[in-house]
This record gives sequence, structure tokens and C-alpha cells, in this order.
Amino acid sequence: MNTKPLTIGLLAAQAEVNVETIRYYQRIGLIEEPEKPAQGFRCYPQTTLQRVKFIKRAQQLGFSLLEIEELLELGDGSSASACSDVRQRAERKVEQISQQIEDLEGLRTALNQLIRSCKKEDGHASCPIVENLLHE
Amino acid sequence: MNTKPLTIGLLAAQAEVNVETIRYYQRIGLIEEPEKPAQGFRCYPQTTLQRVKFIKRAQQLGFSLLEIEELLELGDGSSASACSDVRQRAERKVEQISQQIEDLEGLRTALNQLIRSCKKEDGHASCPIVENLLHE
DNA sequence: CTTGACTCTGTACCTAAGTACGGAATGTAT
DNA sequence: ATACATTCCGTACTTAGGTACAGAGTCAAG
Repeated sequence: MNTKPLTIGLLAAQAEVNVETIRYYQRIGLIEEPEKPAQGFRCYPQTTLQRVKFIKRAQQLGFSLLEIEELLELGDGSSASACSDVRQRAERKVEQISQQIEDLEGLRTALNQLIRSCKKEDGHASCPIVENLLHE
Repeated sequence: MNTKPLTIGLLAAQAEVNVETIRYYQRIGLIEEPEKPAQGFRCYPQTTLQRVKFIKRAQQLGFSLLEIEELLELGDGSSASACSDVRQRAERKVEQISQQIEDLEGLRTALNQLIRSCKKEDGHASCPIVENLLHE
């Protein structure tokens, strides 16, 4: 019994989120709420912990909870749609992600230029970060 | 005068945002509100259009308006702080962006695997690939 | 068997990022 | 010069994504 049951508090701690966040995700149906045992506290499976961690990471990448739900559905095969349909959605996501990566690389390049120019002529530096990123 | 003055409505249209969004950005100081001419409507400079476009793109990359303000300050040299300080902040941003890129690449790889496996065994339903990836 | 920590349920509240709207002023096309 | 669109200004509402209780139940250590 070295593995004590994963209660909501433990789950939250291990995912490094607030307990209330877990409850919120349950409310909106993003994670499943396990049955409450006749007596005692709810016990969560490891998969839920994985799921919450994934959600938090995906959020930092700029996905909304709705988009994340889609991503998770792609992964767990729970979607009622045909495989080819799932594939199409996945392909669109890949497109979108690639675009995002490109944009971030552009931004990084601009910042690096700024840093370089800052090192050289230590008096004055103004870098067109804006132009760089918005050049579509 | 083939260039008619860039009024707020035109600005919003060209940046593909709501007029109210422009006003909102002004309210929170993210973009400057030009002086109101004694008579007539405010006229915005092209740089503001650039700025708004940048803001929208950066948002899609997962930056908050606060972070975007920081980025813009780095870029336009308007910051009152010393050059070495600017450089440090820029370096931190670069770190953060690199991490973000890495994560997105991981996610893309996972999705591509899903797509490949989906192409092969076309009947199959459950594809725990995303879950695997989230296992860090 | 009491005390303190944690859980459960429900409801209220909060911040970020807008959106909507009413009513007055101003500009533009006919 | 009249109609119609825009702008201006202020205030109120909305949605996403949480947070914060209050009040009751439950568990586990001493």
C-alpha cells in the first residue's frame, strides 16, 4: 500500500493546479468525475492525472480548453466519427501548429537581433520586432 | 490624397478587429489614442495598424496582452530602462519562446504519429498516442 | 474520541479580453 | 439641407477560465 488512493487534493497537487480547477474541469466535462463511493472520498485514476497535465501544457501553448478537448478526443478514440474524419482534423491541427511554430521562430529571430544590436552599440537600440512578425 | 485618413473604423477593418477592440486597447494603454482634432475625427498613423496586427498575431501564439505589451516595449525602444536590462528581458523571452517551440514540435510529432497509424490500420478506433506524449 | 485536515456540494465572486449600446456630435453622399 | 453612416464617450454586459467561500460530512493520528 505505498500508493495511497489518489484523492482530489493529491491529484491537484501532483498536477500542480488548484483543487477548484479540477472541480471546474469536471463541471465543464473536460475530465470525468469518478463515482463517489458509498462511503469515503472519490478516487481518481492515473489517466486523469495525465490528462490534467496535458491540459495545462497545451494551455501554455495557446490552446483553449475547447481546442484541448478536441485534441484529447483525437487521442483517445472516444470520438464517434470515422477514422478518416479524425485524421482530417488532426491534419488541420498539424497545419495550425506548424504555422504557430513558424511565427514563434520569426519572433525569436527578431528578439535575437535586438539582443545582438544591444550588445554592439550599447547606446541605442530599436528593433523592428513588429515588422518581423507581422510580415504574415 | 488617395489615402483617405485612417479613422478608427478603417483601422479596425484593416486590422480585422472590432472597433470596440481598438477602443479597448486604447483604454488599457496598449495603443496610443491620437489627439482629437479641434473638429473632425481622430486619425490614426500606419504604425498603429502595424501594432494592432502584431497584437492579434501574438495573441494567437498564446501571449497575453500584458506579455505583448512587454514585447512591444522591447521592440520600440521606448523603455526607460538601461540597455543591459532590456537585453536580459529579451533573453528571457527567447528562452520562453524556445521552450514553447519545443513543446509544439512534440505535439506535432505526436499528431503525425496518430495520423500515420490512422492511415495504416483504418478500422481501428482507439489511439492512445496523445496520452503517451503527455507522459512528458 | 477528539482534533485537525481533507472532501463534498452549491453558489458567489474574480480577472482578462472583449462586446454592446444609448445618445450626442460630426462627416459625406444626394 | 436632409438622410445616413461614423465617431465619440460613458457605462453595462458577456464569455472563458478559474477562485473563494460556507456549511456539512469524513478520515486518520494521537
